[in-house]
Amino acid sequence: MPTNAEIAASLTAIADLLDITGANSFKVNAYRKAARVAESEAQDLATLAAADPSALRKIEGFGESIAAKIVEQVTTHRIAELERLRGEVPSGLLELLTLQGVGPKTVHLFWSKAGVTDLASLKSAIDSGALASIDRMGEKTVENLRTAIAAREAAGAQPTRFRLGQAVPIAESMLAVLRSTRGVHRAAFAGSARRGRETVGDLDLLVSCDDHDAVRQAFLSLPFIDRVLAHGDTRCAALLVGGMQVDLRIVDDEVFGAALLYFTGSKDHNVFLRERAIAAKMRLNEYGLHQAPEGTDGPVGALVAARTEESIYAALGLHVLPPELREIHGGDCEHPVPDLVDTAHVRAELHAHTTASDGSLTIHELASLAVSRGFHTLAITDHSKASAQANGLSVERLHRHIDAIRAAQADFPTLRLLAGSEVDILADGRLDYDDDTLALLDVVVASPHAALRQEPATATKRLLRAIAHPLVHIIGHPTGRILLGREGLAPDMHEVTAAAAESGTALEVNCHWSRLDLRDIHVKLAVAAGALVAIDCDIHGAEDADNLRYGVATARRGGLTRQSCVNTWEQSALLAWLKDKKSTRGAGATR
DNA sequence: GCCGTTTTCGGCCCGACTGTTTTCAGTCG
Repeated sequence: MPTNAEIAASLTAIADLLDITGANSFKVNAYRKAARVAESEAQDLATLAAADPSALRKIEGFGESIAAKIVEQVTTHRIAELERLRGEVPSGLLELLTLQGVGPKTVHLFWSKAGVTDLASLKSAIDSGALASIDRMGEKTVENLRTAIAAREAAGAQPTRFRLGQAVPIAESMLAVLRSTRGVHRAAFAGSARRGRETVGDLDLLVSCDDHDAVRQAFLSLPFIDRVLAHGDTRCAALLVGGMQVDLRIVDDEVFGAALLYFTGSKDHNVFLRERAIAAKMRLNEYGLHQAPEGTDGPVGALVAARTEESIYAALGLHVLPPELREIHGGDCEHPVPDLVDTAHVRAELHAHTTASDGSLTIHELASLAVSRGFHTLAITDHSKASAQANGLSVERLHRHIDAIRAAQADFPTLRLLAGSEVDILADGRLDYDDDTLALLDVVVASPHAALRQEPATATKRLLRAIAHPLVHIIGHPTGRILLGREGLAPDMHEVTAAAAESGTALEVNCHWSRLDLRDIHVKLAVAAGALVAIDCDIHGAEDADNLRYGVATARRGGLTRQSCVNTWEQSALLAWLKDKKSTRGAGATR
């Protein structure tokens, strides 16, 4: 059965092909929105469609026609409409849509007026001069096309998305320079990075200032800028070395909130807010919330709110929605937002490695790091013996390591040091240490490290067996995926989260930006099931502690509350759960 | 194609920048 991502890809393909044929843009947008919905839906659409086709219609964005196409893909593995479009439109044209500055209208023009069917024939048409004879194809446009094609070819297999933990530090280093520029009041990054998406396609920077020109100059002089794409009075865009695009918006400080709201998005959230504004006889754009114009086409009325995001939500009669929740369907700001977990709430790290296995810090260095973060508890969880590549500990070495951890406790009066292990979950769900050994530990984090390509049904059984083990407290990075690198396991997360809730075993959100596993939609399922969640940095070196923000953002995207996150609990509650997790099993369900 | 505390028909967010035009179309976010 097709995955949600495959269904989304089909819907996007239909949208692209329709676009090139010149179809109604609202129809095209309906397919694009449906693709976004499919991609971010936590439930498995194929399962849903197979069980009850009408259930699809209940999901916003899926109407009669699109729901039918999803059912068609699930049951027949094809979509007749998509095949019809593919027969009509040369497939090579789709690639042209990804060229900078080239959209569907332009592709249609190339195709209909110059017989272009792919990148190669576009290049020939440019070289022969055939393209320059088309309407609206001036010298400059053709030159820009050459540049866009060259950039594409030079980029080769360059990524089109970047991992959050790589993009955010770049954004912050650029903001640091911009903040030091004359006349700057506020500066922030917005877009999908602010929403905490696990990968981002570009960076959106926002600056409020008195001197637009000074900020523009500062931006264009930043290091690592490879090519400037646009530079107007309020907007600049550039490509960085490495291929990431950065967009800068410059506004007056009075409207910073409105601009931040707008550039944070998502697109669907913006549409939602603007429709709310219209319904309330107002208008919303990046310059603020205003009263509606007097006539049909007059200037907007008096300014209602603009300085902060909070003031705009309030004026619209809505609750402030945290950026992480501003996704599909505009997000829910009709109801109060639950007490989402925050980095400031986290007081315990339950997954950390020392030099005993593959970490770079000693027990004492790791403990000092935890103290510096204001933590009350640190679990030392080095690898088990099956992870030989990570210098996993034999039972004998583990015994000595436990003694060393117990001995170190005396040097850290404000920190509770726990002796733990990150134990491999073997391919069949057995654990890498015997129960007598596991019973010596304060914390057992059980994680899959090998056999990450097994069938979903096998993976589900494997994880369920580990979850049900009475000595396991936390399932570490449950799928083993590596963002933009390795798919990892694809277990039935409905079953996994339900079992975790039942046994009181926590599921981990691993904070490393290459993992973020559980991913956001899996956190959402865990929350719905009432399971406990652990947010852990999986510390191998001091810098890993800084990744907490990414794990927290992922958890917030899934709607995780403070109460369901074991790392935020008071020390006594945490220790009680570890001692007998079943005695506090209901904790995760009470929100 | 989707959707409905104005609507089952008639809307569908809104502005900046570019290049080509002399008022606008296309792209992008």
